[in-house]
Amino acid sequence: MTSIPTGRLEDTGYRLTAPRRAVIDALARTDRPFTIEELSEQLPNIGRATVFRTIKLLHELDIVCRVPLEDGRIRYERSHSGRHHHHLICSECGSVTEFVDPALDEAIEQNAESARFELDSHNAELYGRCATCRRLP
Amino acid sequence: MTSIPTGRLEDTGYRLTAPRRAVIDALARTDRPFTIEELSEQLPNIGRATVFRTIKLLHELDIVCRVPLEDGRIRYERSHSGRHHHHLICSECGSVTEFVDPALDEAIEQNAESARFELDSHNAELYGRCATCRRLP
DNA sequence: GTCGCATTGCGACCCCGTATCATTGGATCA
DNA sequence: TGATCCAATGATACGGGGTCGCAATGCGAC
Repeated sequence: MTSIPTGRLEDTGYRLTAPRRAVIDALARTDRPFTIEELSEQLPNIGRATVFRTIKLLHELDIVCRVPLEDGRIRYERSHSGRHHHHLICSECGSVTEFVDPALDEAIEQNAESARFELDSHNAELYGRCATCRRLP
Repeated sequence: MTSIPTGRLEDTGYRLTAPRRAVIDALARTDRPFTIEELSEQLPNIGRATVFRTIKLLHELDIVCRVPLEDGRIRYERSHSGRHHHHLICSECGSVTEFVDPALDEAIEQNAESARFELDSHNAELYGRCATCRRLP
């Protein structure tokens, strides 16, 4: 349970209302990827649309990130680094690990450049089995 | 209009039926990313579910690939290389360009290895503006 | 031919997310 | 303290995209 940088909300002109606070608190209590439905179930007093809206907001502020699974489904997770990163997604236990790799980003930028492509953003996801599920010491 | 490797269907034990043939022909006629709805409209005599099923099949055989857009929507495209590749996706004209980069794949494998992660697959998408939309000579 | 299974088409259904819109809440300022 | 006004909320309907179930059809093998 890590603290969430709520200040970022107010700094950008959004109100830190009770429903938003409730969503953020629920978020702070989970350390695994979640769907909006799951989050919404934990917040029976908060409207479903509000949960969607709040997560969308937190996504824009890089407080949560969107984790696309191999089959196209989407989960969300608290962004730990709060900055650009990529994901290692375990297909066995569903865990998601963030990693940052300037060399990877560099390779991506190289490709954009040689295609004379103006890069706005990119993403990269790695799917497989994590060390724990592989029973590695 | 490039030919589609229909042999791959039969080689893997699937039947090359008339509806599947129709989907494949429609596919060969388009050179841009499409949604299933768009494809389905071109094939009024083919059931919507069959179009979905056929595309899913062709996706498994690496004949079409799934192109996730920045906002989470999905399009499909004929896979030109027929092998593992990444995408440059233009947010202005919607064009999708494939590229293959062993150095990028290498960087990805490095990350998996140092996390002691057993890599099954990965994907990488680059979003931005293509050379044509940038009016580059 | 006919047997059997893969495939099809139809429609209902499901999941995820958004639009609409009337209502509420809270910051601001007199 | 109260009036004002806009952001935010909640309920609900809606939409896109995809799957399910099931009866009917059509290959392919024997």
